[in-house]
Amino acid sequence: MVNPLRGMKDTVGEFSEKYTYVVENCTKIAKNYGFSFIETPILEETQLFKRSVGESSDIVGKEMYQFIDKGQNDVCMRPEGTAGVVRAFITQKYDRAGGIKRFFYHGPMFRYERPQKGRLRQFHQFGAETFGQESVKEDAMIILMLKEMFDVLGITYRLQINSLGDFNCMPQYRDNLVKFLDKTEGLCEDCQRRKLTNPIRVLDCKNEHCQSLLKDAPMLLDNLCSTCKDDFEELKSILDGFNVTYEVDTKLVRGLDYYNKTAFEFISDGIGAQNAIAGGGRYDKLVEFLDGRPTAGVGFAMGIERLADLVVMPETKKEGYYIGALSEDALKQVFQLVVKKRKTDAVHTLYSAKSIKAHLKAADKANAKFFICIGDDELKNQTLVLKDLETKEEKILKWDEL
RNA sequence: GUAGGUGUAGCUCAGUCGGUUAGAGCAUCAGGUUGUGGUUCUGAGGGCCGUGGGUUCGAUUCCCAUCACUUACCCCA
Repeated sequence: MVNPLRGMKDTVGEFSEKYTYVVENCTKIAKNYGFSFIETPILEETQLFKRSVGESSDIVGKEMYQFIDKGQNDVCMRPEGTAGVVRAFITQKYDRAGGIKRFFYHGPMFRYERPQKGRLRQFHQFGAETFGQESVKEDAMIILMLKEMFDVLGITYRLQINSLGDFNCMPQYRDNLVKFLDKTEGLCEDCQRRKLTNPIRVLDCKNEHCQSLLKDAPMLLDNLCSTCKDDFEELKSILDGFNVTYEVDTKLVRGLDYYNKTAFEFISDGIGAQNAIAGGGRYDKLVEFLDGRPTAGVGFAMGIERLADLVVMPETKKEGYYIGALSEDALKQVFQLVVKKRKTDAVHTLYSAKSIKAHLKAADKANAKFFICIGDDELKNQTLVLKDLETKEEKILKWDEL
């Protein structure tokens, strides 16, 4: 027997129901917010992710599904969605065209990690990206859109927000932080490394000892320039205006290198240790990092598997038809009716003649709302009895009236 | 990569203090006298008890290894 690879799952059964439910609902909402569907390749040049996600990130450092293909190209299964969308944005020369573009996407992402609850090697994200909109109102709009998605899906969450500053205030803050870290003894090995590669990420080190050392570290939010500060205030006031509750977490940094200004995460309790259900933020420098014209960007991604553990599905209703034959002679007519009715409705049937009781049982199992059986009487009169399996009402119709 | 937990029927799990034909519920299939269902009743099929080795007269049970799954660390969706 051939088993699926570690950390890879088939989308079937209950998860399949939830997956399509999440994607359908989020698609509808994203379209209402002005986003249009984009699909980018799963395979990209490794370089794309190194340059966008960042060499210092764990994703690039140790989690990439990377290999050399038959043409000796260094390629990689996408570990996240933003890089590919930004690449496509530049490929299409939308950066030169100017204006505002909004895209949403969904599909598989790949990270070579140890699987656990809420974490797979192949997992699925739904995400959206806005290009060319510098206003923090877009950041707020994206958060409001996510709130609406979670509300529709019946998912409760905690929202954490932060501002990482921009190219004016961030470098200065980073220098201050590095100076502080240089004076600090006893940081863990990872933090020693982060200090050199991406010092900001020391802030969200999970090591308790490191956290205690960071108590007096300079804080991001205290060092924002006036633009960043104003934007962050505006973001908060918009969220307040829509009664969105949030926590400001000045140590929220996120694991990808490309973020600036707004960063946010939606957290859910009760799905295990992997509690981030969605995350995102602003990445105003990413387009030019990837050789495009300077273009602002904001976006988010959410993990569909993690959402699926939380979705409240609507009750399944009886739906569609069941058409069965009571005799061999009736099978042909049943076929006719089934194919005709399937132009408009879901129809279940059996290919063999059964007792009416057996058909009713089968119809219940198929969760059909309407029931039709064709036997000798019906063949003679060219009629059928249409039974509503919920109300138990029956009425007699001509075949062509169905 | 590290640590813990678990591998018995399609699924969820009992069980064997080592001893003849390994159990249940659900699911599947077939019936319950020939045209009215769901939460009825009867029956049937379905298991190299994860794999390899060791101890033993005898292992699904004990021991070791291995593989798989799972949870957690790191990090993230």
